[in-house]
Amino acid sequence: MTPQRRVVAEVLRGEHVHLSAETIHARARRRLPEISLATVYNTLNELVAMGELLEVSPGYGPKRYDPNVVDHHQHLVCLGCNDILDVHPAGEADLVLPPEDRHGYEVVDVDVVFRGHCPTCQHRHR
Amino acid sequence: MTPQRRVVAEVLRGEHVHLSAETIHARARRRLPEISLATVYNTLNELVAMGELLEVSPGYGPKRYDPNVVDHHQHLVCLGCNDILDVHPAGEADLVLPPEDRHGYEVVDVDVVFRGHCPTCQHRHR
DNA sequence: GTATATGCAAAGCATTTGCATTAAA
DNA sequence: TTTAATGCAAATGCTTTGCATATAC
Repeated sequence: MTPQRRVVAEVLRGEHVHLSAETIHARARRRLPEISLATVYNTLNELVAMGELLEVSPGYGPKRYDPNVVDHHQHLVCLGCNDILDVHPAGEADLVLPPEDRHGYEVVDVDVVFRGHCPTCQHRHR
Repeated sequence: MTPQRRVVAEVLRGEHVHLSAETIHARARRRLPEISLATVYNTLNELVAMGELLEVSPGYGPKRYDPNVVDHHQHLVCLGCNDILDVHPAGEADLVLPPEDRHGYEVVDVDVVFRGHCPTCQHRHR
């Protein structure tokens, strides 16, 4: 456990948003100015490998990191600004791939991403 | 309409799989050896913009292109080899984000990705 | 004949890696 | 003291872009 890793963990813990590696680096620097981007990436990858952190790919642009590994949830992504929100809709139980659709795959997980326009980007669009 | 675009369209039409830009380029070359990768990318981007082609991000690695824009479907992605299959499970009707979960977003679409291990990668894993 | 697409090479962006230095245990 | 993490800079992989040439219409 090093100061760098502590700071990365703190940045993630403090924010209930989905930050990019760059943003995490920027915020970590506010507390520990000499922290490098490579260390941030290394730390994030370890956290992901340990199962302490989820990677979210918004479809475009850099990966985002989601500290909410506790409860299963889905994502709502803005097509304009790539903003990401967690949602916990009902109907999740239905999301099981029927055996006849599995093509021999051993299914491990389901990712559900709702795409749309956030209030800010709706205004910009008009 | 140029020979290059025709060839890209033919490669996509002939294959009911999800090819990467590199693979599309390789196959296009078999018919038109002088076609460049840049032209393939440009053509693919235009087809996506025209709504004739879907981009699929397998989570890791290069984007894949899905010529099946006709019927709404979901994807089954192998965590080992990134192979992608189309699936059409039931229960799709339930996949509407309830208004109270929309946070002001205007929801346009839902992406559902099942992740697992294909038969080949299951064997490799043991 | 004019506009547009092409090919090439270079640039771009996000991420990873090699390696010498530094700090943790 | 030994092992592992850091920072830097270079390398990587995928994709885009600038620009001169070639091609479609």
